[in-house]
Formats: sequence, structure tokens, C-alpha cells
Amino acid sequence: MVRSDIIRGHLDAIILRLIYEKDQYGYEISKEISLRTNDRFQIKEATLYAVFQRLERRELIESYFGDISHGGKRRYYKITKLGKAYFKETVEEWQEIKEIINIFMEGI
Amino acid sequence: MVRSDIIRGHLDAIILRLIYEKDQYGYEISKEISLRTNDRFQIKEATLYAVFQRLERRELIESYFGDISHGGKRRYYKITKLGKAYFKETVEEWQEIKEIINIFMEGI
DNA sequence: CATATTACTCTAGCTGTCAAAGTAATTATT
DNA sequence: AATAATTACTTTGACAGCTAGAGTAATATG
Repeated sequence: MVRSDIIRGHLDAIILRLIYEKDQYGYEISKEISLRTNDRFQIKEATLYAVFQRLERRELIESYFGDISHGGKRRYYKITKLGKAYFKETVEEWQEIKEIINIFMEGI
Repeated sequence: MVRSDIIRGHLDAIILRLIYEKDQYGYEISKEISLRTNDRFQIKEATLYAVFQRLERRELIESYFGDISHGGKRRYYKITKLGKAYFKETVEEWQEIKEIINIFMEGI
């Protein structure tokens, strides 16, 4: 498991990416992250919902309640046009970050 | 210029790396980071000294005063054995982080 | 009916970043 | 010689993001 404070700053992008693919609810996203990373990263519940709030406040996502569930009622999230644009910027930025960090990680 | 909150979590490693190469003082490290990244990243002064304090508290670096200067007196930092070990771990971790983040950045 | 799982929310605390302001010595400029 | 610019470090206070922990509530399982 990688430390969370090192993923910090990429969380918005990760969540946005999953919602980009299709509308999803919190618990589902949480499981999906664990699945895709082979449990190498698990987002904390409280963190996840904090991300949702932030993204919604910034109008990068919108939410609505679903009608079926296997427990508490599901709040689905949908990416906005703004959110899609923002995600694409983030991907560009990631390439840059990688280059920069690599400078200091290579050659010892 | 990349946002700092996205480099966050890698700062300790970056500083450690530079001190690994040779003993250096704060101002020098600050300039070196700007130089190596072609000004794509500049560490803020207050942040840099906060990093030093943290690393020293964790015994990953040690400090001593230099005798010559072109201004205020220089405090040099030296990496410890523990610091070297920690840096090497960090490099391993970075490979993992890259893989994980890439999962969510590829294919859209 | 008890327990587990699904699903979300809120609060309080911690850590890392950094603007701003300050101290102080050396070097360059006029 | 006085002034400004640069070098060099320190401290404080504020803010943002992550998360443990506790709570609420509905559905599924045995």
C-alpha cells in the first residue's frame, strides 16, 4: 500500500477519471480504485467524500440520487463539461510532474 | 510552473537527493532545483526550511555552519546513513506511484 | 432476529505548504 | 561613504487536504 500523502494532489484526477467513464456512486468508486490498483492503493472513505464535495463545489461534477441500492441510498456523480476539460489538463500536467520528479529520482 | 500541492509529498525526496550528492546549504539547494527543472518548479523559501526541520527531526539529515559566505551565514546539511536508506526506499516507492497514477491517466 | 454489508455524512485533529515579515552579512552601485 | 541589491536564514500564522472515529440508515444473510 502506498502512502496516501503521496497520492495527495492526484485524488481529484483519479475520481474524475472514473466518473468520466460512467456515472458512479461513492462506494462503487472506492471498490473500483482498490480493484484497478490491485489493492496497492485504497482511498479512505472520509477522503473520498471530501473529494466529492470539493469537485462539486468547483462544478467539475454534479450529483443525483439513484433509486435502487443494496444498502443506504446511492448518490451518483456525473462529470460536467468543465470537469472533462479539467481532467484533460490534469493528464498533461501529470506528464510534466513525472519528468520533474524523475530528474531527482534517477541515477543514484 | 507546476502547482506545489502536486509535488507535495515528494519534497523530502528531492531535498534528500541533492544533499545525497554533496553537503549543501538551503539557498544553494533552492537555486539548484530551479536550475535542474528549468524553472518548471521552484521551491518556496519557507517550505524549504520547513523540510529541513522535518528531515533533521527525523534524523535523515544533520546540519553544521559553514565559515565562508556571500551574505548571511550558511547552514550546511549532510545526509545521514538513515537518510540514504530512506531515499532509496523513496525511489522504489516512486516507481510504484507512477504505475498507479498512470492507471488513471491513460486511455482517454 | 442478529449480524454483516452496503452506503453516506460530519467533526475534529494533524500535517504540509507558504505569504509575510523580520534579521543580518556581503557585494555592487552611485 | 551611503544606498541598494543580493545572499542567507528564521519564525509566525493561516489555510487546505487527508483521515480516524463516530454516527445514521437501509438491505442482505444465516
